[in-house]
Amino acid sequence: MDSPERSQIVTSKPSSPPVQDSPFFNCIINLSPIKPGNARHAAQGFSELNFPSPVFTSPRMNSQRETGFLKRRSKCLHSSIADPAHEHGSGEKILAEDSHVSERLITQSMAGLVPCSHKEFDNTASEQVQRRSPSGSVEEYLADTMEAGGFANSTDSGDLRMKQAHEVSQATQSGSSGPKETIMKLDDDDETKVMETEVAASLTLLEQAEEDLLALEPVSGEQNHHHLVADVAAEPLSIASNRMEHAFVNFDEERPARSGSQDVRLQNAEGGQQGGLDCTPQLPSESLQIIQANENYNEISGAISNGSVENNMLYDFEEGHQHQRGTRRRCLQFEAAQAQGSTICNNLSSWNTTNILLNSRSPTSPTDLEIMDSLHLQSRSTSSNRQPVTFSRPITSRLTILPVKTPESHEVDRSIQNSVNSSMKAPMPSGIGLHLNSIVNAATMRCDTAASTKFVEKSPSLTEHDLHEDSKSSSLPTRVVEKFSDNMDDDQQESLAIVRASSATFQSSHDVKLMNETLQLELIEHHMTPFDERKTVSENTDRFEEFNQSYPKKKRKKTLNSIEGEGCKRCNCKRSKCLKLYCECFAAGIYCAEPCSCQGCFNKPEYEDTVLGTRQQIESRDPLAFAPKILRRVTESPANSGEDGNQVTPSSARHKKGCNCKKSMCLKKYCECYQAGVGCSDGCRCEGCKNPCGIKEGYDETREMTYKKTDGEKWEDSSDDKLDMADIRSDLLHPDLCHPHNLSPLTPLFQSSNHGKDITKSRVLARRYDPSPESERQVKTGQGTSHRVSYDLESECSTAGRVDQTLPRQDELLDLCDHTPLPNVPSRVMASSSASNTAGRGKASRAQFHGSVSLSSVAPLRWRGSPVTPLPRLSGNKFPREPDSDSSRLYEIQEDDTPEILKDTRTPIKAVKANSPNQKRVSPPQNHTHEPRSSCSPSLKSGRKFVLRSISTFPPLTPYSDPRGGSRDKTHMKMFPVKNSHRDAGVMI
DNA sequence: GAGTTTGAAACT
DNA sequence: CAGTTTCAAACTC
Ligand SMILES: [Zn+2]
Ligand SMILES: [Zn+2]
Ligand SMILES: [Zn+2]
Ligand SMILES: [Zn+2]
Ligand SMILES: [Zn+2]
Ligand SMILES: [Zn+2]
Repeated sequence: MDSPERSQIVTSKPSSPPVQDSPFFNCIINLSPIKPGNARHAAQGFSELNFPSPVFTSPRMNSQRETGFLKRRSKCLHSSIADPAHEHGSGEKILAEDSHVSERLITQSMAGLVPCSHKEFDNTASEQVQRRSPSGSVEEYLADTMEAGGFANSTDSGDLRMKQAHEVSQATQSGSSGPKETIMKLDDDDETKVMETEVAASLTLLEQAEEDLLALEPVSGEQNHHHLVADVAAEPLSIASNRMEHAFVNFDEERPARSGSQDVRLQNAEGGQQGGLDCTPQLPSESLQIIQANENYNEISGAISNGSVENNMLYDFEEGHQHQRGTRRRCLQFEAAQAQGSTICNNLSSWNTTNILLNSRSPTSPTDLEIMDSLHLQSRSTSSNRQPVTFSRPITSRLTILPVKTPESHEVDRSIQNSVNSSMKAPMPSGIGLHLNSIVNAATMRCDTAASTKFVEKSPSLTEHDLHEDSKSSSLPTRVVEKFSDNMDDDQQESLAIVRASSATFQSSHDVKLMNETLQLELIEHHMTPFDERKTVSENTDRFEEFNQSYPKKKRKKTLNSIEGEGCKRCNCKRSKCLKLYCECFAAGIYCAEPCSCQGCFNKPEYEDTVLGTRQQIESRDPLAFAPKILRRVTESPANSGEDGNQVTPSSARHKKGCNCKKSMCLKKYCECYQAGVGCSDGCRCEGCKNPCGIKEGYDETREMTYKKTDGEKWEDSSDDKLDMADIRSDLLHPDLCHPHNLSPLTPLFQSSNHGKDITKSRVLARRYDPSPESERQVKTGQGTSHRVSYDLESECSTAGRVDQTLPRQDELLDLCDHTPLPNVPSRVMASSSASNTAGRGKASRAQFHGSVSLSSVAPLRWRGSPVTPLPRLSGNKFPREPDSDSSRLYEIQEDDTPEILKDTRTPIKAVKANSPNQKRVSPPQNHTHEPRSSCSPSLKSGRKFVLRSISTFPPLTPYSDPRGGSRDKTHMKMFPVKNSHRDAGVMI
């Protein structure tokens, strides 16, 4: 397909002539090879980067790229962007479309971070160039960033960061706004891969590493996401891999950071610069997503890091190779899994940092996975065997640290993380993700899986403005995401990796200078985390299966595909525009992606502003709205200091609001409790409860008693490790019963998705927006670190895993967790945010949260953070915590804040609800219903820029007026209308 | 895949 | 807060 293109690409880079024009070109140049100027960063990075450069091609996209490079599917994206086509073709289309689509470059290796995405890629080359140009050379860009970084540094909080980022971005680039995506295609012969990367960088990072970070920095400002997609041919891949390796090496050895950072910068720069484009790096976070197609196709999207990519690639090769080509693919994960390889996921954090996650699968051990918390940055790389891979690039500092070099590294990471807990560790095959976990053990896997699966998104950043604007006019494609899997055809996969830049902070650790940072980091992480990744259960399962099998790549593919179809899917919203809690994606704090079948969706990066604004509104109404659904009680032993200390009892998990089942007797998934894999608790108002996981009455209490007895109990999110624990326990207790998933072998999801057949997989990506950093921070800060660790794990897990079918929310994550042990990250993120808001007040927030931090990293993009919020949080009044508990117990919130409330099991949900003043329904932007953006991307672009400036991601929440104003309904679509009645009528019984 | 059931979310 | 409507998932066929 692309071959021609490829060539072009190559040429382009090198030869700039033609290229120059295109931004893309520029980017490439920057990236790779380096420009003379900046070389330093670049230099190293480049080498690594190089890979990309070649890879990237320029923009080719224009032309036909269609062919398929990408397969990405991003339906959503497409839709927004171009459209329609989502699936493979679509991907291409996207690219093709000039304007709209953004290209993402992957730096993958580099920084992983990297991020450059251009929103539009159309211009591809030109754009790139432009981007840079604006600023001038990369160097300039960098410089800017640096500055920015400085800003960022200062800020701790996300908001600040955000703002700064924005400023920076603005300043530097004016254009940055949107995320840009670049797609590169390497393609090879047969198959191509695409990788997309999204990176979000957060300012924070900058601070830390400054130097190192600087590079990263993406910052934030706007969040741009950069997605890169590359199709890589086999060769390229290999190359890439090499680079990657080097990179790592470097990192480890010397300056990892730089390399990473440099790369990042480059990317950013590229992205950012362009004025027109949006390249700007976003600061906030960049996430990369990678998707691989897998075998056949390999597509990769990656955002991620190079490393991951490389890893993947490597693995692929080794393994099956199926396609040798590399594979590329998938990023992360999973696929790798197949291979054994490891997958890595990186997330860049948007916000601040980027985190990278890697999942590597190594054949042997899976393990890997670890995810780093953003906090620490650590990413975890796992290494797979083969390679060292890892990536971590992401963040500079982090990288260094993380670098996982080898497998061992994992360990290290862990340690770092720390604490995390063992749970995290679970090596598992990462790829698999939740499913595996679930299947296998939950315990082990969790994290890994999670990571692999998901994708990441970034979040951050777009400002609302952008969103609005964009939405109106067009959509940006930016994000993409989708990519993933698209796969389409074949399969697979999609995995995502997300990296967060998270902050480098940690990494930089040294920087540490400031404790604050840490805190920040945490926050950041949370934010960062945003990316959530999610996989669908099915995917996991599939993978899981696959793994077991060995490489069934082919099978996989098919399955995947099939799965994706179903499995992947996430929401199917028709009228809510995905801006209400009705939408699972939105509720989970992630952006809609390919797997979604939603109509008129605004839950996309392009509409970030809208999304965040809406989220805030909802949050204002109900602070717990985005909190994790499940709370787990954890007991901590005082002695234990941290992490370990907490133990969760199995049953301790409870749904934050409880269910209100009447007819299902809590025996079906209609029951939220059951769906989440938890027994009904006091908060449930169910009638005739027969929840296999635990009946309302006794169940809870009993357990509680127990718990209480224990030293400290906390409620944590399910996401947390604990949850996992809990899950596990539950499993033990009620093995089958409890988890719905379990019930069906595949789990419902699986089943559902395929019903058996294939499963799916898909991972979906989820991007989260993250929530507002602030909240997160708060939360995190409150608590301790130790928890975090676990969270991370969880988060990762959760994210990945969870998915049941769709996205589980955080809560749901639990389910997954249950099965698997993983926690979900995402939720956490969300939670945190929320927590911050509401909870904050409560005591709960304090402690609980730290956990969240970690998780977040993993997560894909979330938007969650609501800008809004500020956290003022809440106070918590509402929730009652138990008096006792406070002191002794901690409740953790799973993701959000909720925790506290939840903690009390008793306290019913009611408490939860907050008050929200506003009651009105939130009106989403409406748009036009469908298509919001679809076509138009261009406008958006321009618009965006604007937006960016004006608003920061987080905006103030405030108001949020809807841009759109509301009418929600606009659409005629009413078709349903009828519905209502029936329910009642019929209903019931 | 269409249609029904269900209970949460949204709204009044 | 209660009651109603709206919504999309879960489930059924
Ligand atoms: Zn939706
Ligand atoms: Zn969706
Ligand atoms: Zn949607
Ligand atoms: Zn129930
Ligand atoms: Zn219940
Ligand atoms: Zn019940």
